[in-house]
Amino acid sequence: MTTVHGAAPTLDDVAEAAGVSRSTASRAINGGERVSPEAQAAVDDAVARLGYAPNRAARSLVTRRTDSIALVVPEPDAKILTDPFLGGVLRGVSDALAGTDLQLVLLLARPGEQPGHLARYLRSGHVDGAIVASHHRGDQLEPQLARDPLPVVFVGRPFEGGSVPYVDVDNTAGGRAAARRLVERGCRRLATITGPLDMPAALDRFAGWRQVLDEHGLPAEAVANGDFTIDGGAAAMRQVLTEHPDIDGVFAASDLMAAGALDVLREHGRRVPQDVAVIGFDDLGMAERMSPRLTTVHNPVVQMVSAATGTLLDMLGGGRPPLKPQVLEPYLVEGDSA
Amino acid sequence: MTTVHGAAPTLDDVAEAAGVSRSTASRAINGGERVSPEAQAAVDDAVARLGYAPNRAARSLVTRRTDSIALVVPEPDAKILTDPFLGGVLRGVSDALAGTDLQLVLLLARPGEQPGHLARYLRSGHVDGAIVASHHRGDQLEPQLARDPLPVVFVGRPFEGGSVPYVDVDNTAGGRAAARRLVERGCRRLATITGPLDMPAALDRFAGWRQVLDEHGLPAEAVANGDFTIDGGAAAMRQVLTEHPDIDGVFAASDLMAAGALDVLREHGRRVPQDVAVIGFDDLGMAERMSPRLTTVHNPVVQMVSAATGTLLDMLGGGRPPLKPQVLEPYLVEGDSA
DNA sequence: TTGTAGGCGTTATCAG
DNA sequence: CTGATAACGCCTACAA
Repeated sequence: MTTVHGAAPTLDDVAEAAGVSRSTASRAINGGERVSPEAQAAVDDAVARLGYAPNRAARSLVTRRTDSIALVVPEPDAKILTDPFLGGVLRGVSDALAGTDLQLVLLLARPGEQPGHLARYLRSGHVDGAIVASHHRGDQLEPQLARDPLPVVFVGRPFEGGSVPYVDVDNTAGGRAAARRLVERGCRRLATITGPLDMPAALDRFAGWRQVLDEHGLPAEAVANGDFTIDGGAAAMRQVLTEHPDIDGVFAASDLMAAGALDVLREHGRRVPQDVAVIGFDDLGMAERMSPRLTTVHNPVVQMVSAATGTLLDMLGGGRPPLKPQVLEPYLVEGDSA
Repeated sequence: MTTVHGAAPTLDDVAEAAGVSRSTASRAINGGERVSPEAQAAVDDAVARLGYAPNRAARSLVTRRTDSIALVVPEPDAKILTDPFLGGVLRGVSDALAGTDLQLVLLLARPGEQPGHLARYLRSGHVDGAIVASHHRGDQLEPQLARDPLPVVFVGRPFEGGSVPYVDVDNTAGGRAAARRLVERGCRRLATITGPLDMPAALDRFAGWRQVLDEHGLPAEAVANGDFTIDGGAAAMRQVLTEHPDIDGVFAASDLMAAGALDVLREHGRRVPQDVAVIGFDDLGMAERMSPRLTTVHNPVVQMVSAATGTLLDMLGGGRPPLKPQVLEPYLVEGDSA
């Protein structure tokens, strides 16, 4: 068997160059158990000389592992790409993957694609496991993934909430904290700008806000739906001002939406926080740069995603999925807006 | 051969279930050439019933294609993850990949990892091609990739500039446009905050700025190096103010750095644009949200990356790499800061 | 410690 | 149009 020049070197080439058999070469390359020092050295040398890299498809075919995991973002809208949330997610996965030699396959939902596409890919054996972030009701990912044994960890409580392991922040507590701060400040006519209501995080933040208002006997009617974007926040703020011109406190369920809200309040000549107090959610780097500096609820995204990835790695290593979800606590970050 | 319950269904299972041979099943699944309607229907049905998805490793082993491409970000620093630039890049790739069924493998450099890691992965046959963004001098990616025939397209002029196809924006022209605007405004004591000087984009923007100053016989000494981050921009601005307290115009080579510069100017009581005019670079969504609204140079990142991905797809389809780099034109975007 | 042999799931070739 | 059969490159008992 002669080495064809130009083609990628194969294990056979390495073995031949090192003067050993294929199996010895293979053992030497994978950890070097039961390999004599001479053989090891010869193989190492041949690998370096030839620039050999194992063919992952072939390896994967027999080991049934791919050494890569998927990060699934089932958000068809392109807006996710400029959301600091995604940055946090990437950061979290990247942190947790440091030290392993797992690779990251980024699975972004594409606008026009049929619903089962992502699930089918995940099942096709190209990844060993998956992290799912930014899950929506209706993306059908959950039932489809439950059907087969691919290890999956969700970031954020899944809708069906069956038995999928997940990591989340206590969004309800976050919503409560935001509302409480506004109440304690003396605000009595509170509004909220929610996130998309097909996402658990948005629902939970809203629920928390509402709880506190109910406790205090305050009306919880000034509600406008946003979509976690600046423009959506601005539109929602306009709607609130139209329907409830006298509000004195706003909880926006994301900092991006809070940014939009601040713009609109400024347009309308409302001073923040004197006329209207504003509080956001996320604290992913923008809050401290707004003017006034945004008071917000810290969402430990990086930590959440790292934890989720850690759990996934455990499962890949043979560990059982955790029985209980891991829930992190949000906390209030002081700013000048509330 | 009996189907083992729990294991992923294989082509054999499908064939058996459909009452045809493996070959026929395979053909039916891949486009259906030379397959009778009945056979096709039987196979389709079996696929659906069994929830069959082809094993990509096995397929890839024989076709020598993986149907996935890599997006390589050889930026070891975690700061890249929150840079809007990355959002633009993802958006560009994602746009260009819509309609294909290629998957995206995100290869982020990790802090501690040895230099050849990325190149080795790319050579291991797990992807059909790669887009390289945010290339640094010294990441050694270029020489390593030149050694083997993996189709690669760079976003941004590579350092060695050998024969790697790339797409870029004319950063020099952008630097010139920024400087010209400041000069035309009447500024005569100009400063610049550069990007990291191990990146071609930063060098080119700086070169353009300098050209215009030279043409006008203005001193080009107020230069501070930043790192494309807000904090880096702030630090650089402080340095400039210390060394050249009388400057009246600043070109920051990225909007993030411009944001930091604006903060520092405000701290120092300098009015923008009255006392000091400021102009940024990128226009990736932050400029319009700063106060004052930042005048900046538009960097068509999404378009660049889409073009690069398109070129890569051509190459994967058998096309020759383009002889000349594609260079897009930047343009000035009006704001209130210059 | 080493090598031989078999098979992972798929596609491609080539007779029927 | 169909179905044996031979790779693809690698890992891993098992036997030496």
